[in-house]
Amino acid sequence: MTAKEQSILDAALSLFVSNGFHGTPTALIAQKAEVSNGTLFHYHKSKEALVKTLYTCIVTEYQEATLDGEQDIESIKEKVRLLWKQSIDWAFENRDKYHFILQYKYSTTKQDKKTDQVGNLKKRFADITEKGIQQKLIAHRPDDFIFSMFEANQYGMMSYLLENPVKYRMPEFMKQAFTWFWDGISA
Amino acid sequence: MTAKEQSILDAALSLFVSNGFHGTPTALIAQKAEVSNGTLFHYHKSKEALVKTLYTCIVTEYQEATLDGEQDIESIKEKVRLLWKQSIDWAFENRDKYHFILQYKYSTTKQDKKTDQVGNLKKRFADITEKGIQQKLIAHRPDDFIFSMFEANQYGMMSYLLENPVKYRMPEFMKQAFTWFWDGISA
DNA sequence: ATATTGATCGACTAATCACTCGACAATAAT
DNA sequence: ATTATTGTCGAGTGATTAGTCGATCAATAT
Repeated sequence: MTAKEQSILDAALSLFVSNGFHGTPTALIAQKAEVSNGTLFHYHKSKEALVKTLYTCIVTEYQEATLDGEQDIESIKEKVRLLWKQSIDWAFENRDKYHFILQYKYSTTKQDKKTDQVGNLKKRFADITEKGIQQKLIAHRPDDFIFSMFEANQYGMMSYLLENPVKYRMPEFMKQAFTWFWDGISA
Repeated sequence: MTAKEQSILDAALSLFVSNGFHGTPTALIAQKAEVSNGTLFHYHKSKEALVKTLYTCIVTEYQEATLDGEQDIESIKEKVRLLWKQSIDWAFENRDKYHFILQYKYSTTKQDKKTDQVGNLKKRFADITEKGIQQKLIAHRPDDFIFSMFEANQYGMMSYLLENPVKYRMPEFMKQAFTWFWDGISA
C-alpha cells in the first residue's frame, strides 16, 4: 500500500469517526489526506468502496491483534484470557477504529450484504470454546452464544472504560473483570 | 401528538433503519408519511431536529417499558430480573427501535452533545444496585460498571437472539441467561 | 362576520457532493 | 528511444437535497 493510499484511509477514519460517513464529503477526505480529489477515486471506485475497504482493514487488524499468540498457549482458560485482554487492549488503544467498527455495524448502506468479516475470530473462538466444553471447563452452551457474550463483554468494558479510563491502568480491576467474565462462561 | 406528526415519526424510523439517517431524504420521509414536504418542516425545524425528537421518544418508551412495575416488587433480585427481562423483551419486540438507538449512539452528527437520555433508567438502576450492595446481594462494584454490564448483556443477548430467534421462546434458555447475568453481578 | 392562528401544500432554490474527464508526469517494459 | 502503464491532478457536471416561501384551508376566538 502506497503512502498516499494509507494517508487516504487515515484521513477517512478520522473524519468518519467525527462526522459520520455521510457527513464527510470525499473532497474533505482528499484534502485532509493531502491528495487530489481524483486520486482518491483512482484508489477507490466509489465512496462506498472506500468505506468497505477501510472496514475490512480495520477488522482484520483487530482480529490479528486479538488472536496474536493464542497458538502458543496450552491452557484453555489462558487462551480465553489472552483473547479477552487483547481484544480490550486493542479497542482501548484504537478507540477510533473500535468506534468505527460499531458505527459501520449499525449503519445501513443500501442493500449491503455486510460481509461477515468477523468470521475468522469467531471461528477460532469457537474452536477454543468447544475444546473448553469437552474439558468441562466451559459451560455447555452454543458456540455463538458464548461468542456473543464475549463481544458483549468487550462492548460493556469499553463503554465503562471510556468513561473511566483510569480503571484501565488498575491491574486488579482488570483482573477481576476477567474473572467475572470467566466465571460467567465457565462450567 | 397529531396523527400526521406520528406518521412522520413512524416513516422516519422505518426509513432510517433501512437506509440510515443520511441515506434518507426528507422528501422520502414526507412521501412515506403521506404528508407534504412543507408539513414535515412545519413540525421539525430541521432534519437533525427530527432525528433527535425521534430518538428522545424512543428512548423514553424504552425506559418506561423497562422500568414498568419495578416499584411493586420488594426483592432486589426480582427487581433486577424484571428490568433485565423487560429490557430484552422490549428490544426483541421493537427491533427497529432498538436498532435505531444503537445507530444513533454510534452516529456522529457534528458537534452534538448527545444528551444523555439514558439518565433515568441508569439512575433507578443505580438505586437498586446500591441497595443490593448494602444487602450483600450484589458484588461491591461501581454503579456505572454494573450498569455497563447490564447494557452489555442486553447487547449480547440481542445480538444472539436476532440470529437465533427461536431461543427467545425457550423459557429455560432465557431463565438460564438471566441466572448467568445475576451470578455475574451477585456477591 | 371577522380576525387570528395553525396546519397543509408543493414548487422552487441555493448549495452540496459524488464522481468524471482530459491532461500531464513518472515510471516501467520493450 | 519508444511505448505502455500507472499515478496524479483539479476543474467541471449532473444529480440530489435540505430547507424556504407564499398561498390556501380549517378551526377557533372575538
